[in-house]
Amino acid sequence: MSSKSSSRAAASARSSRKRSRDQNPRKNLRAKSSSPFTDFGSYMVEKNRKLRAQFQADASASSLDTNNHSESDQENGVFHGVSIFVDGFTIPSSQELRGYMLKHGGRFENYFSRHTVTHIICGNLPDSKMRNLRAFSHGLPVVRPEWVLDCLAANRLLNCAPYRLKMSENSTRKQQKISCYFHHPGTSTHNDAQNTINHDEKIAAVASGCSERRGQVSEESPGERRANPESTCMQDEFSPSDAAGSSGAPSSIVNSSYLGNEKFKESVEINCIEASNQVHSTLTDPNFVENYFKSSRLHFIGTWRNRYRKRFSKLLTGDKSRNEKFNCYSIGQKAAIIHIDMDCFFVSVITRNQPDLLDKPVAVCHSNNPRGTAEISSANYVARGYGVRAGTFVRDAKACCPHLVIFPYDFEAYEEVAEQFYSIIHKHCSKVQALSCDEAFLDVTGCGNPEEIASTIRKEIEETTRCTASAGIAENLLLARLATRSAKPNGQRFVPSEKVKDYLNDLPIVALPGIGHATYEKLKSWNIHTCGQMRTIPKEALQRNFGLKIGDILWNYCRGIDNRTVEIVQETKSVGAEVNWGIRFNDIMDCHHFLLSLCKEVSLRLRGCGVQGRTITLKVKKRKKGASEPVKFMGCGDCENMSRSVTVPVVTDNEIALLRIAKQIFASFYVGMSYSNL
DNA sequence: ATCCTCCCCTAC
DNA sequence: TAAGGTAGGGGAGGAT
Repeated sequence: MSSKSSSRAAASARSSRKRSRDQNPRKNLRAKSSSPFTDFGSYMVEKNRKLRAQFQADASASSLDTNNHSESDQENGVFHGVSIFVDGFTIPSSQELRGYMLKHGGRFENYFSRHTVTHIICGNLPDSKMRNLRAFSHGLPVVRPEWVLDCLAANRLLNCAPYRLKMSENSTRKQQKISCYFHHPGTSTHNDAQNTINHDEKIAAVASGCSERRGQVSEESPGERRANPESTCMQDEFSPSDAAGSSGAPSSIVNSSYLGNEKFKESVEINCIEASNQVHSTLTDPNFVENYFKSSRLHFIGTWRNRYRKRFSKLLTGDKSRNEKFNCYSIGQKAAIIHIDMDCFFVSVITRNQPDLLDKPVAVCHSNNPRGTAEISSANYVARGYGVRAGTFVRDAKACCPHLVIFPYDFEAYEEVAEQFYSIIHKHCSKVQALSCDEAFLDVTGCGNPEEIASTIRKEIEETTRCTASAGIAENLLLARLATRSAKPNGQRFVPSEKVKDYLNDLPIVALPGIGHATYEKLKSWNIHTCGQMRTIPKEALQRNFGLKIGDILWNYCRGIDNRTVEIVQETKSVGAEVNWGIRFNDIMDCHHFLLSLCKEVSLRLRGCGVQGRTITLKVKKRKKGASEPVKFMGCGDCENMSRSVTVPVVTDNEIALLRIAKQIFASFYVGMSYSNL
């Protein structure tokens, strides 16, 4: 591959243990009873705990090495009782703001939580981001970073009201802001080891520190004048040469400020042009992987099950016999299965307190830009009426529905509603299989009238969450799920056994679980569109074309036959982390930094699950020869996929071990970047 | 016959 | 601008 295409690789790493030498997949993931986690779900909690512990440790250390700051000073510091969350680019940087909180009794939160944060610090953001902020801030003050500086200058906590961000003020500064967010690889100024790795010794140094997962380190460079020149600032007292050694005393507050330095200003402008199309990629954000996962809806969906396991662990004891135990109702008794699914979950949760939006087209999306390639994640039924679907680019959605109302994600709210959803379900049924945050199978065989049970649960869900759910009731999982499909929105449907054939006859095959894009296209080429038509194909023909198992399943499904049972406990077999957006490499160091971030992530998740792996898989995407820049902003576009796994003799969850293997595999791909000097 | 590895496909 | 993840099932084909 050419060096250009090699600089545009997306990669993922997965540590998996699908099979072992003793042929028992279960033994491959060695459970560690001493693990501080019971499963992955605790990983975010643990991560936050560690970040706080790190912050405390830093705070203690700073009180020791600064003569005029004692521990009691911290308790009585200017920011005592203040807990900030920094959103976006700020001057001073979030790292510096963290330092001030550290020195002066405040707290710094790496992740937003309305329970712990008291002030959101926000330098300047476009209107769309401002709306996002408004939506998630829950009324907390969103203030300019100058407030922090001025409090320090005044040596007391000032009223933040004059510093609160207003929409109009923000708009006028938009141009300046966009052009000033930059990071140039290799121009890093802070001395975090992650960015100075150039030989193995340093990699090891990073590794040992990494188990303590340090907080977010902002490398944002200063690039704009302060919005409020009248505010109490000390700009003229400090020169950029102070930048190196911030000690937290007021005289070093703006240590990395460019203010009053013409030379620095010029260099900023040059870099701005260079980096203007690289914002939010691995090239601009040293904590890209970490930050990316915080915003990814697919990551939220993909990791939800682990959080559920943690939250409802008492009900999912891990006893493998539990599934069988619950499923042994009397022989010959027809099963009663309920499939319950929230209606357009992401939208419903966002609009649950806004009844005036019920008759308006609403969607959830990262961006509101009518020309953008952000993907609609969820659209309500009004919006669907206009042709807006999950996965539609926002520009296409706006084209077919110009008055579409778009809301940003609120993962915290989804978590909250999902918990209410499952609390209600578990109250009414002990045989529950969680499919996702908004969807579950219930086995209510012998528990009474299934339609009444479904109705009761749906009513309670709506009363509690102010979001509606639909339900399907049938004798097996397949038919229950199909019934829900026709019951939506906000309805329920029972499909009695004797009606199954009629019900399925005209049902499009795409509705069947297991028939995705590829299978559908193949069947379509045979002129098969409905389940009725598919019944005419002999089982052998299906098996010949789709494989023994899939062929068998398809043959059964189009007849309404499904032998699966409701499984309460589902075992973890592999753990991995992937990023396929925003990946841009200039050189092997960028690539190395990314691989390290991924290995750290995988290590953390393995530890979170209390498992270790022996087979490590690295997947790399390489831009196809001749492929142009992707249609999707920062997407990976048309890529060649490479995947290779290595099985080592001893199980591991160590990020350095993972990195060593990942590097080895990466080298074997010959993508045009060499690891030989690392 | 049974495994291992490298895929592809799918659901949410 | 924008956040295209996670995990399981299964098949082809080669190794043992």
